[in-house]
Amino acid sequence: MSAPRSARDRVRAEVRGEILAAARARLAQEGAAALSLRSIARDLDMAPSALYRYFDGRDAILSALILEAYTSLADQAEAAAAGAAGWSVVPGAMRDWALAHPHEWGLIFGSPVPGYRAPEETVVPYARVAGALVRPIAAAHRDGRLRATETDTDTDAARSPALDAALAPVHDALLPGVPGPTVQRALEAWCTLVGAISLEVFGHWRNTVLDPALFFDCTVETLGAQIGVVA
Amino acid sequence: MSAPRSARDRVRAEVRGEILAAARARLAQEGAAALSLRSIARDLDMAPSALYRYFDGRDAILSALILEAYTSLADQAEAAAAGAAGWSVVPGAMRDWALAHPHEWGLIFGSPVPGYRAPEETVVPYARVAGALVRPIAAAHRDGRLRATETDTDTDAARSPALDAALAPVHDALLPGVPGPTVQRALEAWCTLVGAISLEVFGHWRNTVLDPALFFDCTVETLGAQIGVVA
DNA sequence: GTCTATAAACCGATAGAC
DNA sequence: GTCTATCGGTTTATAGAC
Repeated sequence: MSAPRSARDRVRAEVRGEILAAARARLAQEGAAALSLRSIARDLDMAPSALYRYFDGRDAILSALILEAYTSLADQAEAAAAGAAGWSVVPGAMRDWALAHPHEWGLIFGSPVPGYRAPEETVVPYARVAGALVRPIAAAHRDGRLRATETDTDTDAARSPALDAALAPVHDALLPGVPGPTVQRALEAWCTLVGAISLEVFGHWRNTVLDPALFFDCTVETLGAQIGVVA
Repeated sequence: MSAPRSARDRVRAEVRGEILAAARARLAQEGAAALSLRSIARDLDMAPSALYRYFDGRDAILSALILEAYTSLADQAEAAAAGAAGWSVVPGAMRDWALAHPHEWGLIFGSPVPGYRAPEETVVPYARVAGALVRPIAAAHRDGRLRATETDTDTDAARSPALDAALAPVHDALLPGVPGPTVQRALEAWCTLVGAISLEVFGHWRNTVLDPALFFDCTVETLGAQIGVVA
């Protein structure tokens, strides 16, 4: 956020970046659980105790890594949304990011590290990803291009006020003014995207889905049709 | 599978079971990464070295635990499918199992443990879960109750032979004779279910979906409508 | 089959010299 | 700010007595 003022601050930020880079490399090889302060220090040819000048300890490094992962994904999602229009842009960017950073994806959407609480600041970048994803939906609704789908009318009758209440936070924060069924479709799409990407990244498609990229693209297209946002 | 013959084999199997039970309890409290052979031995009031008579080492215990998790999920899914008809039965059983065994769910669908290969025998119980899930779809198709949906006809035109080829393993093994779009819908539903359950179990619904159970039920209902299998 | 004892690592965190 | 040295803890795995 704030630019480093003094030269000392600048070199300090640089060292911090190098520590995080080493930690990121370790993460890719050994996973989050095995990430140790000592191994990072070894990679940097530093004494383990020296790292304490830059981070409060091992957990602080992991927290920074997690926050960095969230921010990186959010950046990629927003850049994709800003660069091109269309419903499928952000899902594709999410998958690309996950395939390029599988361990970071695991940090966000995989099993939580036990006894460890994710930093609260992840809420903001998490919302940025969701915001970029639903932007085409909101735009379509604003332009009157949002099409009511068969599923919507099917489930409309059965819709309970309780469900509306349960999804109120998402409705208000992400898609204000948009019909309730559309919000539900969008949240279901979020589940589908996270599930599809996780299943692929975590290696569950072996001998099952022979062309994951094609399947993903078709799935995204299906989701768009079910939401009613035209391509 | 084969019943233990001698009394020695029987007590041996019993001790193995106790070791796995202790490991399961540890897993539930500390997660997979922190599961250590020594902690298991401590819980059983045994010397750590004694466990080597029953398992080759820590990784072997983890492997057994993973296989056990797959089998447990498959048992629950099949029991649910056998006990009641309807599309929503198996998804609900999967979610119930995941909420009751969050760490085991993470073992199956979470970030894979790096440097560790899941046992090959997990393929069978994994297929059992999928088989139980799609059973109502196959039954509906057999009885002519499978309804063509709007999404199917929408995407039918754009369907490529490449996609059919990519999904051929699933098509042949799980839903032979069923239309291609239905197979695609089923696989998309698998992604949605895994995604929805993972997001809930891994704690991503905080301040987002206020009633996860209700949202899940509605999502399952939506998926059934989109597949065209009547409730 | 179970134990004690031990080898050979690893870890986080801190104290204090420079 | 970086180092050495160290404390106190953890782990897997093995050797050998009983």
